[in-house]
This record gives sequence, structure tokens and C-alpha cells, in this order.
Amino acid sequence: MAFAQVFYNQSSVLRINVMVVDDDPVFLQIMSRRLENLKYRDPSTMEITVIAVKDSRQALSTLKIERNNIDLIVTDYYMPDMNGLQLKKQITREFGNLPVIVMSSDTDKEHESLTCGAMGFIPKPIKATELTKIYQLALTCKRNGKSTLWTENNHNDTYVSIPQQIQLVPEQDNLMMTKKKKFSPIPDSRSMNSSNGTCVSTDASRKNKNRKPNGGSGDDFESLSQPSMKSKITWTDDLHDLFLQAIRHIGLDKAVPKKILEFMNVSYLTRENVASHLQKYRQFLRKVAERSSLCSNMLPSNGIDSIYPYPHTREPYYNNYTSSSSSWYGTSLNNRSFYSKPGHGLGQSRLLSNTSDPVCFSQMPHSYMNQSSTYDTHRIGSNLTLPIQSNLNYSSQNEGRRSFLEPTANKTSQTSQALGFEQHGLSAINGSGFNNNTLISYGSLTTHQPGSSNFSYGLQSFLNNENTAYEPQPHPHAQAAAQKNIEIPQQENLSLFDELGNINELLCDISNFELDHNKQQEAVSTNQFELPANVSTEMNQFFSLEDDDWTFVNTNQGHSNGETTNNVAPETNSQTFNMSTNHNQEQDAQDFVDWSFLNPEDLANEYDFMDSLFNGMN
DNA sequence: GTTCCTATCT
DNA sequence: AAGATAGGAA
Repeated sequence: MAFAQVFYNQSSVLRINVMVVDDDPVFLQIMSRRLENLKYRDPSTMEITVIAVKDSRQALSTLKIERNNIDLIVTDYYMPDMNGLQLKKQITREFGNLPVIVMSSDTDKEHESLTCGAMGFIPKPIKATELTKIYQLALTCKRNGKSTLWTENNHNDTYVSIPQQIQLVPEQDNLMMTKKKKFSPIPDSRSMNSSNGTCVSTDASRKNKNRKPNGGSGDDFESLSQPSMKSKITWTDDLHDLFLQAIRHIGLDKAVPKKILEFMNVSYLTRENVASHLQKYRQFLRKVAERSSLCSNMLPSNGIDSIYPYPHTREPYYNNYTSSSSSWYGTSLNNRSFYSKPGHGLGQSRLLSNTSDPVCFSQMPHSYMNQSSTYDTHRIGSNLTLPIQSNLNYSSQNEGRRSFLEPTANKTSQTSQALGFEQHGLSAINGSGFNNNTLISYGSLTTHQPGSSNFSYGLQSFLNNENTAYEPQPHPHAQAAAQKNIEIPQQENLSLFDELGNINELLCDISNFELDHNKQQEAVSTNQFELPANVSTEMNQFFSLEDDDWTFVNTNQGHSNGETTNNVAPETNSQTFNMSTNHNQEQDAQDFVDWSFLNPEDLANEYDFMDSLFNGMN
């Protein structure tokens, strides 16, 4: 049984896992111990486990394996190589929206931390009350299965999940109370006029056929409050990356606005924002599909290659698409697509494949990082400061504007989410590293349709809006209780071919690999597909590297043998913590909680190894 | 009643 | 071009 399953399966104990990152070993140990000692009250129902790592690299390495099991990250600000905020950003890029609290003796960093999306800031030295807050925050995150924020209104051990909030630009702060009156989860813009922040009745909204111009022309209430505070959201690179991660996580064919929004967990995003973006995204995909269909008819269709629009072509993408296109993304493809870059794969959606390519294109504006207006700090009865903000920074309009197809600047590993990483569930360590949600999503097996598009049916169905039934992942909290019944039936069907589906989605350049077409056909009928071992290996490596995602490789290298480590139940009453950064751990560190499977030092070594591989490819 | 999707608007 | 909104439909 996969580790993650067992991890949650042990009992109904709500396990809270906090990763503490600090280069000061003394502080790290003290902090970790004190945090662990916070498992107070009722240890039979809750338990806190601290994963202590000494630097950002180890933190990232650990997350690559244990992303799903870590509920909260508390990091020092000043650390070698990468400071806490840089770590936070990297975490967001690689793993999505995980709650991060920054701590530092330099209180000047509070503002920066919160601006940059940290969930909270704790000044050092840390008081006991802060520790409690951390614990509560972790607990809340765990229960919520998502980032949490506290506000002045709800700091009494209550919480509001971020998606329920609408990000307000600072000028809108005085609307906060008004908007908060209604806490319907993920408000529909039919109820919430997002252009002015005013709640209107659903019926009125829907029946209002006279659209109000942006900024609201004299609509009584909102104009009184804040005229023209239309906050048209801008899909910045980070935001878009998160969007892509969500889609890849959920599965292309199952990605609906609500689920995407949940995954993204960005405070100021509404479902409508996502829906709108999704619509554009689908339009783009459709276009690409059409293009590829046209081109595929002119190219031999063979195995894997057949799923790839222009597998052998190394010409710039725009060579295939002339300026005759008048569509917005056609223009993008021609003029500024990332894939216009010669030598890169063709027909690849930047939407689908955030690349690890180091080439920098237009610089993503970072000015928003310094916008003091992007958040509103709140003291919550302690020194722990929490922003009314999610993990992404609000980017004012016209900043960071970019096409779907524009590259992400300076992204080196932005989409390296583990295959199968799940925000709420278990899958990272299920032995395969696959995303269970997407396992059966994309077969890429429909290439035998004569004369038709070679796109996978996953994509086709997605484009056709053939959403398959989506089964929401229960939150870990729920899982803790219901885990016993959780099966991963797809796991037995796990095959590289499932990955191919994803890869197809990712549209990586896989021209160097070929599949036995007959084998592929067979797989179509049996839904059981095995690649030749050598091919599989190659593919694994290739995909892992190409997609900047080598977790898959790592997790299959015996590092985390779930069977052997899973049954080591964290001792509820243990007062220990695992100083996992040290091999010469103190005795109490390994008494009960066996984190050895993710020995950060080993991970760091692998990281080095893979990093060198990865860099070597560039 | 909510969410999805598409068309349409800005 | 990019995002918001309306309204039918599931």
C-alpha cells in the first residue's frame, strides 16, 4: 500500500505535518520540538509532526516527495542560497499553493513576506503564543485542505478559506466588511458583481440584460463606496502557471472552473474568472487541435509520434502558421509564442507545458512584488501577521499581461509538480507517482481513427466538453476518517501510457521515442498497457526531465518504499521530533516517527544529481 | 440553487 | 486581446 494511504490510514487521528526550514540547527531543533510538543489537548484525535530541514533545497526535495503530506511550511527568512520568500515562491511554482509562514528576527521582512504571498509572518524570537498560532493554522489548513487566512473578524479559532475571499485592492478595503457579510463559498458572480464588489440578488443579476459598463456607472451602492474600482483580474504568469497546474492535476477532461479554482486557491479569483480563462484556454486548445489535425494528415502517423503534431519538425512553430491567422492566439503563435523558439517542440501549448527552458523572454514584471497595496496585514492577537491575501500577488492590470502563449519569464522549474501530486489527497507516494485523477483521462489511443485528428481523446473530450464524472478528493481530514475505503483502482492500470496521455497533453517533444504501434493498439482494447522496459525507462527519464519533473523518477528509486515505511505509525504521544537533517540524529528523533524515507540529505543528493542532469539538458 | 458552457460584450 | 457578463441548460 502506498505510503500516503497508510499515512492517512493509520487511524482517525488528524495528522498535521509541519515543515520547518531554518539553517540554524539550534533554532530548528528547538522550534521543531516546541511545535511537536504542541500536540496538546486530545492526542487521540490530532497529532502534529514536524519535519525539520535545514535549508531551502532540502525543503524542496522533501516536498517533491511529501508534498501532499505537508500541511504547513514555516521557514526562516534568511537562509543561504535561497531565502524564505524565494523558497516560498519556488514552492508555489513547483507544488502549488502551500501555506508558508515566514519567520525572521528582521521585522522589516514582514511586509515583504506578506506582499509576496506568505500566509503569515512571525518575528523571532518566537513566543509560545506564536507556536500555538502556527499549530492552529496548520490544523486549519489541514481541515480545510487549503490555505487559510485569518482576519480580524474571525481570529477566534475560526477560519475562512481563501477562496471565499475576494481579493481587494487596497482601495477596496473599506468594502471588506460589506463583502464579508455573505460567506457563501465561492460566490458566483451572478450573486457577486465582481466589477464593483456589490452583492446583488441572483435573479436581478441574471435578469439584468443591460450590462453595466465596467466600473459601474452610478450603480447606487458600489459607486458610493468605490467608484471605478473594477478589479479586472490579470492572468499573470504565476497565476496562469497555477491554472495549468490545476488542469494537469485535475485532469484535462475533468477540469471545470470550480475545481480549478479550488486547486488554485487564490483569494481574489472567482469561479467566473477561472471560467473565463478556461474558455479562452479551450479556444486555444481547439485551435491547436485543428492545426495539428491539419498537419497530422500530412505526416506519418506512427505510435507516439502520432500524438504529437510535428514530431520531427524542428522549425519554429510559426513556420507552420502564417500570419493569415487572425485569431489572438494565432497571432501569439506567430509573434510571441514561446514555441516560436526554434528548436523547441512544436504545437506545444504554453498553456500546457510550462517549460523549464531557461531562455528568458519578456521579463515578468515584479513591481507588484513591492506593492504595499497588495495586501492588508492584520494582527491577530499575536505577532503572527497574516495577510488578507492568498499566495499569489495581485498584479494590477496591465502589469504582467501576457498571452496564453507567452513564456514565463525566469521560470526554471515552475511546473515540476510531482506527477500525481494532489493538494488534498494522497498520490504522490502511491508507488507510481501518478496523478490518480488523470490516469484514465487521456488515452492518446485514438490514433487509429482513420484520417482524423491524432489528438488524444482526453483532449478531444475536453474540447468537446465531455467532462467525465469528477470525484472530488476529500480533504485529508475527511480522508483520515474515510481512508479505509479508499482504493486506487487505477493504480493497477498504471502504465506509462497514462503518462503518455499527460505527456500528450504536455506536448513535449517526444520525437525521439517511438512506440510499437501494434502494442499501442492492443493497449486500446485492453486498457492495460505495458511499454517495453527500456522504452519505459527512457520515457520516464525523458518525461521527468523534460517536464522538469523528476519526482517520478526519484520516487521509483526505492527511496520511499511505502511498504516498508508506511507501517511505522507516528507515535501519538511522542514528544520527539525528527531532526531529519542530521544523520546523527538524536535518539529521540527517531524513536517513533520514521521519516527516514525522506532523508533530506539523500534527497539533496538526488537533487544535485538530477539537477545536474537537468541543467545538462539545457 | 449551483455550476457549467457558450455567446456576447467591453 | 483579454477578460467579464448573461443566460440557457444540466
